Amino acid sequence: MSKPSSRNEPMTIARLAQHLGLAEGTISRALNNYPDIAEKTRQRVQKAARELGYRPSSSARRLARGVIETIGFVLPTCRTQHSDPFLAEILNGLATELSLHDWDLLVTSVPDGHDEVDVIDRLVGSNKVDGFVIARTRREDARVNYLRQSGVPFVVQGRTDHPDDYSWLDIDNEQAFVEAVTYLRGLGHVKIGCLGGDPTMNFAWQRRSGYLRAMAEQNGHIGVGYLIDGITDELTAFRAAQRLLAITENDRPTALLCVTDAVAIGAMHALTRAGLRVGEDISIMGFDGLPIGRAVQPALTTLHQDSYEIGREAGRMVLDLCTNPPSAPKQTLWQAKLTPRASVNPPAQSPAQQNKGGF
Amino acid sequence: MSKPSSRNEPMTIARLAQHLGLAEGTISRALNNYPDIAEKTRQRVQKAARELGYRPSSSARRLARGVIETIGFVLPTCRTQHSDPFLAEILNGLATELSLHDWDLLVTSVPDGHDEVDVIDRLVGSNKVDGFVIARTRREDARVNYLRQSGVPFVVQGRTDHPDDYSWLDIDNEQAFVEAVTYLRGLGHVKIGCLGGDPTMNFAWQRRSGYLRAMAEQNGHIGVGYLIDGITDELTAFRAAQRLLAITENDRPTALLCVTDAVAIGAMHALTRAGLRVGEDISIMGFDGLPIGRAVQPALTTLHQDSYEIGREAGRMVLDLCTNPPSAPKQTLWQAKLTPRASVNPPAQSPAQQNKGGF
DNA sequence: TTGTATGCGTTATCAA
DNA sequence: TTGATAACGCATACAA
Repeated sequence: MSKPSSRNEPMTIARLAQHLGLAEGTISRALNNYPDIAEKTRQRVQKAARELGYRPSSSARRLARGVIETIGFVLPTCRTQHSDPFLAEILNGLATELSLHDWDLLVTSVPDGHDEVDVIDRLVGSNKVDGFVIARTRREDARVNYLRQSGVPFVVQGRTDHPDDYSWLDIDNEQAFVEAVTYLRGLGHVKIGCLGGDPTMNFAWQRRSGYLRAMAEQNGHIGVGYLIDGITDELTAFRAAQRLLAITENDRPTALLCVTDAVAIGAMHALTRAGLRVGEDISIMGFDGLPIGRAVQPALTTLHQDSYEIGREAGRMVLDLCTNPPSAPKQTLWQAKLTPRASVNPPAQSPAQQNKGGF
Repeated sequence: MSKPSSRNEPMTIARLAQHLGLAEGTISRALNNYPDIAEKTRQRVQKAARELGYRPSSSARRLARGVIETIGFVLPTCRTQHSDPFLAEILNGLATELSLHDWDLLVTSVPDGHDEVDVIDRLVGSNKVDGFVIARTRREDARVNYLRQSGVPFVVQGRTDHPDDYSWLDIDNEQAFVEAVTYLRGLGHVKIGCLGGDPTMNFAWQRRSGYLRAMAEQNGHIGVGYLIDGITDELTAFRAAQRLLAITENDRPTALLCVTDAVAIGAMHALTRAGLRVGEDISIMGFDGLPIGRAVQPALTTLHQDSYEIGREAGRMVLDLCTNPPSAPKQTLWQAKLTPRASVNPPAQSPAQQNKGGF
């Protein structure tokens, strides 16, 4: 297909030079569009290169120029919970952005028993990458700490608890949950529960903070057992929701804020099983905007984030860091988009529905 | 952290040689455990290398040895449908296996408007990878066709319609759906429907074939509208299932085989919405073994596959191909594991339950 | 405008 | 057992 890059005798600059009767240096400069090459020669060289299927050896080029044009990405090490629905999207966006600039993406995992930081350190030390992208950030994150003192350009998707002196981009998780509470309060909900995620994960902690802050500011009621942490998937969500439903009907939340869509769906099933109607007896709200949210019954109100675009922006940022090293840390906060659907409605017999005018 | 790999003055073999008063070649051979180095020298060199934080430059090593020790992986180009739940798992397994052998994984996407084959061709041509892994195979797959004639070692996760002369590993999709039908027939179901996937995708086509073959062999009944193709996610599944439910109750399937768990869950919601009970009025069966299948209500009967292990095996295979190039194509077929749960039961008022003895 | 020479950091081939 | 020396393929400073 395409060019005759015959694998037995790979075309090199030396061969091209010989073929054209020019010096190797000339070929190299012609191909790289140096200004000191005659237009006619450039044409001739580039034409020959094309026809003979010349492809520069990236190893040689990297060695000569000292730039790898490769970004490293460490797969989040979470074999316990199943696949992160974002990972593929982020990876796709990141790879796309890099590929548009002819950079590569080197993906590694952390085998059981190996240390995350060592994996990064090896990649950096053996000159395999120029920069790094980190995802699924924890509040206290060894990877970030290592990279911070290593001098390697890197971008973090998410933030740690001390996010001042490095580049990151993140969804404004706290603000998103503030908006969620505001929305629910506006509909008349007072008793609002929350299924929070792993509190060592930054995104989960921030959503939880947003919930607590907004509930305090807006006089929501957080009863005993309303906030359950450590919910990471459908199954734990299912069980946690069952615990919530064990609260007597009068004291039970009328709305439930869930740290992710997956958690929301697990909760929905718990309600269904208990004979309750989602969106009528109890409203449920998720976070992510997964497509499944539109197929469940009722459709899931959620806070939508575009992880493909997040991946692309991470790519842009890390490329910028690698090509203009002395730039100041760039920090970008994106807003999640509240997407109302049928799983959230005003509370069943809420007095707030009737006389809500007087605050 | 770890070694003092000071980024300003990277440690090289030349520096080590100078430091130890040895020749560069000696250092190199000592570090690579050549047999012609005195044990004492080897120790001394390796100790110094460790202490001074020496890391071989992979670019230089690759250039000198002509081996890249890197495998390429092209992300499936499907921005329309959301993330493949397997991708992250497969990637994880693949990266893990490679990393255990000190190989790297280069991941690229196919930006909009670019050609999939070109992307692969560039990676191969510019010497960035030694081999390739392909996933989400189509029945007629340009990537496979290209790689087949390129001479580059590659492994396909899945198969094309003509899978004879290359290495692949795959779930036995056809057999899995034969087992599914057998299981349903054994419970007494006769009218069995099927929500099939994209028929240009190999896995979907083979599952569909298994369904058709088993239904024919086991005297199942495929009524008009029982088989719906092109169902790829929860939302299309939801709508397709609604079409199925439009069939009059007597002619309607009593069981529904779904090409994936996601599709099954979409179908479940359609039933719920229509006021039908999953597993009682209509049984539903999926394929994948996603964790959500245990959290939905009722829990989803499914055919389970372990995509992490699939990724690891793909890694083993491609490493084998790259290091022992003249080996014959290796082809591995794995069986999916039928996992009975509550979403499948004998049909409601099936006469087959009573007198099933006579075939 | 082009040619020459040198370097990038390793590995590999010879001598010694 | 070790030390020179030459690749590997490309980029670049300098000379012509």
